[in-house]
Amino acid sequence: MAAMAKVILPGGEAIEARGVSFLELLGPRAKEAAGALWNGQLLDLREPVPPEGEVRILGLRDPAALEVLRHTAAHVLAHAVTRLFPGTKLAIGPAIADGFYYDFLFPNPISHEDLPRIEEEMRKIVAEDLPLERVWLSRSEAERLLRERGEDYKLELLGEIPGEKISFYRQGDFLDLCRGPHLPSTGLVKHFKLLDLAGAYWRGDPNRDMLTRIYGTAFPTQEELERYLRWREEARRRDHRTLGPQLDLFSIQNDTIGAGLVLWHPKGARVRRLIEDFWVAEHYKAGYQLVYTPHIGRSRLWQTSGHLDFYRESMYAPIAVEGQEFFLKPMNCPFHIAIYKTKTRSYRELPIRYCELGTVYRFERSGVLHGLLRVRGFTQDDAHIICRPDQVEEEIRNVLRFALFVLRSFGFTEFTAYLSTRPEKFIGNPEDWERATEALRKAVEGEGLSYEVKAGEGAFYGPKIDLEVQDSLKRPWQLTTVQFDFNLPERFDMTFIGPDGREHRPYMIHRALLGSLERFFGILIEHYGGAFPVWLAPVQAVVLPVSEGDIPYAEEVAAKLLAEGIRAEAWTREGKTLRWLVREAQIQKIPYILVCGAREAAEGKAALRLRTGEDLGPRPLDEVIARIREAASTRSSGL
RNA sequence: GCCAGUGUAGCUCAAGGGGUAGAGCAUCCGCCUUGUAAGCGGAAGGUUGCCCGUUCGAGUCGGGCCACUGGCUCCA
Repeated sequence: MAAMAKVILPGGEAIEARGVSFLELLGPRAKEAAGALWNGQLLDLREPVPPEGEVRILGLRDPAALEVLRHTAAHVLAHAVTRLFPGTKLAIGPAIADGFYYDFLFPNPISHEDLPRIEEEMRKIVAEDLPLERVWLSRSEAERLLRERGEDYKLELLGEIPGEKISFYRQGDFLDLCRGPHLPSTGLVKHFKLLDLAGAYWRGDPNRDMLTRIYGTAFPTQEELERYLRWREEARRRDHRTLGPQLDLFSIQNDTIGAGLVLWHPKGARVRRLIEDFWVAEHYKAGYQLVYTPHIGRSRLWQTSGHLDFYRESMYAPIAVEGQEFFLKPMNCPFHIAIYKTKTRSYRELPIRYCELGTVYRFERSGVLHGLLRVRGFTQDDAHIICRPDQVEEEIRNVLRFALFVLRSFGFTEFTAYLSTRPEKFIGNPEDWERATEALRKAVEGEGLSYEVKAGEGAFYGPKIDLEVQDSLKRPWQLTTVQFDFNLPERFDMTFIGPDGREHRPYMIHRALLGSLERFFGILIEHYGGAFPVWLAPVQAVVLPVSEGDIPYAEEVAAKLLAEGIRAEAWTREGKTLRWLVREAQIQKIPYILVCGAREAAEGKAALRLRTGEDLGPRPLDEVIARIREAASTRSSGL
């Protein structure tokens, strides 16, 4: 009895099959199917059912089918483009996390205004419900075909495909070199949208052609597509570059100050100060010592550190003074090392943990600057831990725990860790790498974090752990980095005297928890949508008089709150109605609005309205004060 | 740095295919005395990102810079 494969349909029904293709097996049910999963491999439905084993048919709504759907959507896009813009050369068109894209070389530039036309043409192709056929060509046929059509990029790809039988997919008059899999027909790509247009280098290489990339997304249902578009809209609404000026937090003035240089306005500075105070207090508690170091240093320092050899293109030009050259610091490490080296260190002193909110300057190409998230001058929440080899494991564990505590305090609850291991080119000895990598791995596992190993992705000077958080919109941000350095201790000849009376080389660990204050602030603004939790809100409470006669009482209430350590303001501007003031306070996302009129004044109360819009009515002042202090001291996200 | 797009008042945006810039909000001045998301009227505010050029005439057309947006590349 020959072996049979067990084919499980989306509904759970199982069929034994042998010697047929999936399409034949499924018949009309193929209209609801996107592909087949066999031993973790995605199979095309046109292929024969494998001889044995278990195969799961993916329904259109199956998350694993999304990739197939989007890949087919990319083909529909390419098809539409070839119809509308003859002479366009095709490059590649894969599915990506949020959708798909296709790279083209257009004979003439196109712009955003062309997207609706292309989308319209795509809808026609979907309405035509063209079946996608898989076509196998011999290598020479494939080459001739692509050459005839002038598909230079595809020819290059062909050269890298092994084997003699080359897979193409055909839908109507459109034929594309492609490994698949694809949906059975274009009619199944119903819910899609083109989103963006951007330049992209062929094969990501800046020395090669600049292609035009069209981004789009596709979903199995209209609801999911709409949900995704709403999510994009929400992200746009929370953009820190919009909220920053609107809430008067910061500005970046390229024509007066310079690109990538941030001005922290009073309210933004207030938030930053709160972050810094928390950060410093917790670092002292955790056994760190705060240091301050200058913004510039002599060129010999950067010579020793190796920055002038390896990092110079990211550094600002030298400043010449009295025949010496100084450089703006791109990193704090050399200064911390210099503090370490001011005396002979004993093994008994270690670990030494220097921390600093150190402002550094890096020359970033203008094209990569982005609001607060990518700037040229920024303050790292930096620390360097110098320890003995036998202390490495505990130090790493403590750093990781500390990082998680700090990030959780800012309302982040989802974390992913990335462990980057030794690359091909590295310095130091493999035993040290091994020990360091294992310490990192144990620490992550000990904290129960899910992690991914990025083999060979470590810097040449040491392995590292990065922590990624997810914000309230489920977007990932890499914040914490914990990085071993086997390079700088050598270069600076850092030593400590061991119990044996001899010099030993310490381990050094770089570490930043928030990354930079500028970037972190930008992320926080988006995470909270500008509505900071009470402990971080620049203004925690605003007191609004009902009419001019209530101003004295409003000022008295605000003064009382201030005396209780609450960041409060009385808005007593003439000529503004209560309605106007309430609206303004809501827009400013101030957590507590205290309305004070004659009724409240008579009873020593304030009418409490929350940022959420909830009106709690008149409350005794003491109750309001207790409530605000409680929310602030617990760093709660609630009001 | 590269591709595409954008740059008009403090902010958000208008000005058919070239004919000496307009609105709302904010600001200032009045009036209104206000009870939970914009009360009314008036005034002031611009070398249209910068520099060249075409033209009798440029916000508008051409070139070059600068900056921003979306990406790509980069981020030891």
